[in-house]
Amino acid sequence: MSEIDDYLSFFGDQQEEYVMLSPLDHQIAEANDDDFNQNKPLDHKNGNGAKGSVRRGSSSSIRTRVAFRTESDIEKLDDGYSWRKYGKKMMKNSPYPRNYYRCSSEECNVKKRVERDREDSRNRE
DNA sequence: CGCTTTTGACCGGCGC
DNA sequence: GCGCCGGTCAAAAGCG
Repeated sequence: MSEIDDYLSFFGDQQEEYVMLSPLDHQIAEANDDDFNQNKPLDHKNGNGAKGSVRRGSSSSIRTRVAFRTESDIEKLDDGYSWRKYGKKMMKNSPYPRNYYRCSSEECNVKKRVERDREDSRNRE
């Protein structure tokens, strides 16, 4: 899985990664997917919600989103970074849950979603 | 002991 | 306005 390393090597500061665990093997889906194109600055809200979330400077999107598919039995891929899971959601579209990860170091603002393709036969959670 | 995972609740946006 | 939906928080449990 050297392709994954390639992706992560250009992770800088405020990036997001979207991993789809799929039966197809090692296929890059799309970077900067339209679906992720919602660059709303998330502010500090009181209580829950988008507390302490990432926001970029001012104008255009500096944030880079990366999406790719990979074949894997497990969702914890060792890519050299340490991730802390902060959420899990059942999606309407998929029988599998989507997991939300965050880079565990304080200076690292990288976020990551891992989701399993509905067509993936291997059952896991 | 300090960290991560787990899990339900909460929040905001959008559609009805 | 209400309820669904996707994303996040936070407290407690789990693990090395």
